[in-house]
Amino acid sequence: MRKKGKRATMQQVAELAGVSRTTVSFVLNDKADSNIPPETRQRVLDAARKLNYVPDAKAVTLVKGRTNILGLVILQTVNNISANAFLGEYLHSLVQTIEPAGYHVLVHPAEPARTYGHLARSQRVDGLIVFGPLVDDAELQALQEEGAFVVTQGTSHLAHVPSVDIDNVQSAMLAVEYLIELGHRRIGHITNAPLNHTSARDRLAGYRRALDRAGIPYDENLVCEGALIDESGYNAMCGLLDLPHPPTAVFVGSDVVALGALEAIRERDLSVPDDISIVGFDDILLSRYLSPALTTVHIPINSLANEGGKMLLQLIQGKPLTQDHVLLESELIIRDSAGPPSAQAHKHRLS
Amino acid sequence: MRKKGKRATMQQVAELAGVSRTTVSFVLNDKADSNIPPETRQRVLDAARKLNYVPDAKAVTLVKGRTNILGLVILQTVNNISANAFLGEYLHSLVQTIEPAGYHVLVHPAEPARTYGHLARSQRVDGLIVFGPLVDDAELQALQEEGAFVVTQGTSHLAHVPSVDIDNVQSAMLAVEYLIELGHRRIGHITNAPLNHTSARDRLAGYRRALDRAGIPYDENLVCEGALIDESGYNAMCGLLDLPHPPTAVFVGSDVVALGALEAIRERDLSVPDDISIVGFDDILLSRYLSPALTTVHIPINSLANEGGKMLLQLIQGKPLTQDHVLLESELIIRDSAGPPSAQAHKHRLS
DNA sequence: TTGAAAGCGCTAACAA
DNA sequence: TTGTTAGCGCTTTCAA
Repeated sequence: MRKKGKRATMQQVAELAGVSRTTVSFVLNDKADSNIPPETRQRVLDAARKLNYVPDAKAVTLVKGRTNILGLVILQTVNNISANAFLGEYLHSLVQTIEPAGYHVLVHPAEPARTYGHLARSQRVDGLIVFGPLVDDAELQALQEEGAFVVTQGTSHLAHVPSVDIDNVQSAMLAVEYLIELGHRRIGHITNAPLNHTSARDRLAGYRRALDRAGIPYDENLVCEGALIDESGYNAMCGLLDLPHPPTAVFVGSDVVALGALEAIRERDLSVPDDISIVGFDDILLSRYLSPALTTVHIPINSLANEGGKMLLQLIQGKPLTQDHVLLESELIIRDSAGPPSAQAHKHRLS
Repeated sequence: MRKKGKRATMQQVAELAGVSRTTVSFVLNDKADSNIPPETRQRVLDAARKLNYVPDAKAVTLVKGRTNILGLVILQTVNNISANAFLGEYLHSLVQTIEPAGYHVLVHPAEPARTYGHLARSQRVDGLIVFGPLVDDAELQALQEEGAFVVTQGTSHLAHVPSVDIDNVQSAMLAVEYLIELGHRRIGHITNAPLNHTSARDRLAGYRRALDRAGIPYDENLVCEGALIDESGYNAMCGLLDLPHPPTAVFVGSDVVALGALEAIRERDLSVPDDISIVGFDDILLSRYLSPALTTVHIPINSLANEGGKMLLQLIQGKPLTQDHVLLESELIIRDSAGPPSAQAHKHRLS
């Protein structure tokens, strides 16, 4: 019983309707300028229905020179692929945006530094969204030069590749300025990822700028590299807590990484925010369920997806881009993980 | 500068190498039985390299009658799309499995009850994995009958559609039997989803069977429907706590839903597990970071993806399936959210 | 208003 | 060993 049903071809529809393939094509695609009499039109429609005819996308694709598929390249390592809490939401919004234009999404998780260009080079997709690119990604550069349509989701530091991102510098400043306002002056930072990720660099830059503005000297001992997963936050925080003068507050560049950091704090029977304040980044679903609930920077993931999809579609359709580098605003969500520095920490700081 | 680079065609490679297209095709595809002399072979390879030739997937697809793309249909509503914490991991494993066979994944998030069959009907993909199907999904049935290759991820109750899933009944029993062992007899259940989801039905069945075996009568007042998102768990738990005799333990069919349930408990200043024990399901990343850390059932998401991909590939390649319905084992992860019933609750129970 | 015919870029019999 | 040829299923120009 499980045998592949025979598919009707356009030819068969034409024969059944007693017309040529051209006519069938015109009717089915609602060609505007072809004045096909309603009677013929109906005959074609009936024939198509009777045969359960559905055009073969493979053929349409070849003749039109377009696959109507976008490639979504997700640069992540095996270790942190599960850490991306936003993927579902992102995909949903992206599809929402491009479906009306007849587009589909092909997802390609790739290790950073692996090549992913074959998707575009083999014309399997019409364009690429590269999610979370690294600084100076050579593949990105190459694709761009070959004339492939590429948009990066996240800031690429390659001037010529269009990108959509939140303003990471500004967003990090939001977080750090909040801690400064609370009275902290010894503020640590755990990056969300290694510094070859643009997001990590930019958030670090924002951290530094906020300190600068407040006249707080930058202390490199207070900055540790996270690596996208919770464990890296744990290790980084341990390092920070082992310092002779640990920070009274830490801005962690990712909620998932912050999870590990919080674990390290708990293990030492320190309390958040009484002993140490934490501000995260991302606002993953779980942040509000932690105790204390995590103060963090919210990312407008839906808008990111919408913008990215829209830009790539414009590129593909040959329309000019309104803006080459879109930066969306993020928002500080104040919950319970940050407070004023404690008396004890104060003493430390002044000693 | 941003102009589409001219792509070399096979014809051009043939001309440059001074051979026919056939020869080029044979060389590039490593046709075994064609005895092409190394010298010619090399000339073709050189020509291809010089022209940066990459075969056009659109053409290969048409002539071979295969797209080499699998469709992954994700049945979720707008409200819970973000709740799927496993998507990244699942995708990664799936791609891992099918990439060696030259396959790609096209992701299609769809509202339940929406049709998603056009992907298969238009031959845009060679086969479909349907993630989280409902009981008696008509579209699934139809596709199956039309001869499309479909595998469901999650148990479909349509006998003829091959499926991969964890053993939900067994897994739920694991959770509930654990609570019974701890001494609970008044055990509530919040389903992970509405009961038209097979996973919800099966977990409920497992809950009932565990009670049965322990000789505990089933009390429908202790069972509430969750709806995939945290909020639904909050509401359900409120209902349970408002009962004249609230349960001393609740098995929640999903960790995300459990998050809401825990929130409801916290709001009433009740403590977990002292006042009420909770066991979740899924073992999302965050479960271990809750306080108390959530006892839950772990799902082997990687194996699910691997199996699903493997089965669909076999179907497409016309190989017989070793097994039509694969059920993988899950594991109870004991953490801190469940303990023996408290004295007070005990009193309640005996009153 | 409709049809014939030429491809899209590739594969794979079949010939030579 | 290599080339000729006929498609894959559709779109679309051009002619009728």
